[in-house]
Amino acid sequence: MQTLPLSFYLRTDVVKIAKELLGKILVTNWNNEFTSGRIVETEAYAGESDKASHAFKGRTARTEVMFGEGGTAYVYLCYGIHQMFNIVTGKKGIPHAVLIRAVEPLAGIDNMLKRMDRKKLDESITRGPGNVGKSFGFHTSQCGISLFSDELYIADDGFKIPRSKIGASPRVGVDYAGEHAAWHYRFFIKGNKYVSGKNR
DNA sequence: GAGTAGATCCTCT
DNA sequence: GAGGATCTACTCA
Repeated sequence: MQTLPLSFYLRTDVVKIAKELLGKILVTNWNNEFTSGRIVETEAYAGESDKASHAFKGRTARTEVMFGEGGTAYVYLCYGIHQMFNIVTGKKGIPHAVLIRAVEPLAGIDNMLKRMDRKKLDESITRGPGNVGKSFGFHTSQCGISLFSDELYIADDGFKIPRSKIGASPRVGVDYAGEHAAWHYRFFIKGNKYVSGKNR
């Protein structure tokens, strides 16, 4: 198991990064409450050229983190309820990001259940970006922190996904983005029960 | 099983 | 002051 190097995040091809993040392991360890899971669904947001991205409207206090160097976390509150976790990629000044939409729980499931106020494990616990954010304990106050700390990192355990198992589809919930909503920027592992939506 | 409404709060206009 | 990168529960069939 190896933490992904900074060079992984600094590449400019955010779509490729989103695809390669499938199968990697997301680890959080806030206050020694360890949780980890395998990433099974992602979405690419190509910064300034992408209407669906927050950064498209321009640089604001909220999106400032996305304009920074890759390898940091962008956490955003949606609909007043859901904390969404994004990985900032690209070089400084390029506001590319990858949204983690679903993971498969590996360790620290007790902590996830506690955060979700659930009693037993089922596939809904980390399915969908809002649930990932909650079960992994993300909060908007963690916006901008590094992915190379003891509290938060992405690791590679050598798990490989055959190309035939990777699916692509239009992104979810971004109909307002016009023709950009049709771009196939969502990637997922086919057949994995933790992937959100119907076309698994 | 499918479709719809309500929750809920931070950010930008 | 409006709306959003969503989820859940409830209704109806």
